[in-house]
Amino acid sequence: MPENTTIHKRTGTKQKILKISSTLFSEYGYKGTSVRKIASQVGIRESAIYNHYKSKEEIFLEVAKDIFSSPFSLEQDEIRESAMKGKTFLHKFAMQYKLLTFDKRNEKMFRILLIELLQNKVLREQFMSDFHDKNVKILSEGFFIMMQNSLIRSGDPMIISYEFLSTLFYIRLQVTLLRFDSLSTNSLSTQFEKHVDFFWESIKI
Amino acid sequence: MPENTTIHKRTGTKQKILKISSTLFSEYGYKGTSVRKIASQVGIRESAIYNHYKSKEEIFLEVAKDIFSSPFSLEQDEIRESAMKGKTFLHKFAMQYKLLTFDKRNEKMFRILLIELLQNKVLREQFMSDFHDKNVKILSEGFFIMMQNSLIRSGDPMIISYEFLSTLFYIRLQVTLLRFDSLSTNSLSTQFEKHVDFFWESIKI
DNA sequence: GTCTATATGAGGATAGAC
DNA sequence: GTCTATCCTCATATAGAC
Repeated sequence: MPENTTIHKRTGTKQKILKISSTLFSEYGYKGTSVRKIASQVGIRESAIYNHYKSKEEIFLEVAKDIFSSPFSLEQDEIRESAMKGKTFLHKFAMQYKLLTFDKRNEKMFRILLIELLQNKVLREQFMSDFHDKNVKILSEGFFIMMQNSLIRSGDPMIISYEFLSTLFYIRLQVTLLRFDSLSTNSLSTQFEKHVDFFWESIKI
Repeated sequence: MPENTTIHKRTGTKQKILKISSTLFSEYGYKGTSVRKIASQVGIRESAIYNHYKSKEEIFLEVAKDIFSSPFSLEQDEIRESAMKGKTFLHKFAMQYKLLTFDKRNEKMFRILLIELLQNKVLREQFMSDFHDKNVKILSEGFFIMMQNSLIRSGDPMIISYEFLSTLFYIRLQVTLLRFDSLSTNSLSTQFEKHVDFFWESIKI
């Protein structure tokens, strides 16, 4: 496929623009990132940028697409299966969350989300649906199964999910802030695990 | 005190600048708020602003001073006293938190905090110390007393505090986002109370 | 303390040669 | 696809008259 190869070479700059832009956006935000700065880091002139994207906003939208694309999901089967084991389910979920928190690419996207959350309505909506609702839904299914099997005390699965998720988010926020300043996250390194332990003791029968 | 009165009249514009600036900052962030916009809403020319503040940054710093000034604290005595009653302590704390969440002035400041959190190192540090450490400390004292009185199961008071606080923060975040878009917060209106209920069931003996 | 006028610069974007 | 040159707008900030 020589054609494919050619295409890849042709889009090399485009990819580079995207990569560098995402880093700058995650550091300085949308307004704090100028097309000039992007171009200079890519190694081309500002005007050349416009051969690939028609505006700065188009670049941002392209970058923003990736914010919620993290392949974070327990498969349906996996939920049912591990929910039977109770704590294992919580542990798996939290460890996935921890992985995302420390993963460089996801960290970058999470920063952009935080920086632009109040400046961008679409991001807020996606935050609510993808970060919150989606996870509450997954967790609820797990907790529901656990209740049916008398592994945990009864209650509203949605409330329990909310409680479990909120702490995960808070840990992630704190880790992200510390890492933003290149500070040690030692004090939080086992916080995810501690959360699972505490939470399981809270709900198990 | 005619002198005092005079001073107040003289600082009328200055106060107006501060108030309008804080609203604009809480809506559009630091970069998104121009001195032009501030001046126009105050009803004077840009240049006149500089009679009161030497730069836009100075205005922001003045505004930012108020972010962490919320008179949020249970008095030492109150902690000891209500901690003896267990759940009452949690309830009081959560209701104070809820009050701040829905208070217009504190909401404005919380927005600024969110918008500028990743752009301003001082804010990050204050967030960690004032929003997190300070509250964890207050809560820990309460939980410690409860443990001593065998009201709750034993464990690390810091961990329990972390768990309790993180959910409060998350609710506040969600409420703030919804209100930013003038959306209903009905679904979250009793979330603070539900949190207290759930949490107390989780730790009580 | 506020105004007009102006300096100075940053940033987004386009035209046209190569 | 990239370059040089250029335009336009918006933003911070200052000088000096009233």
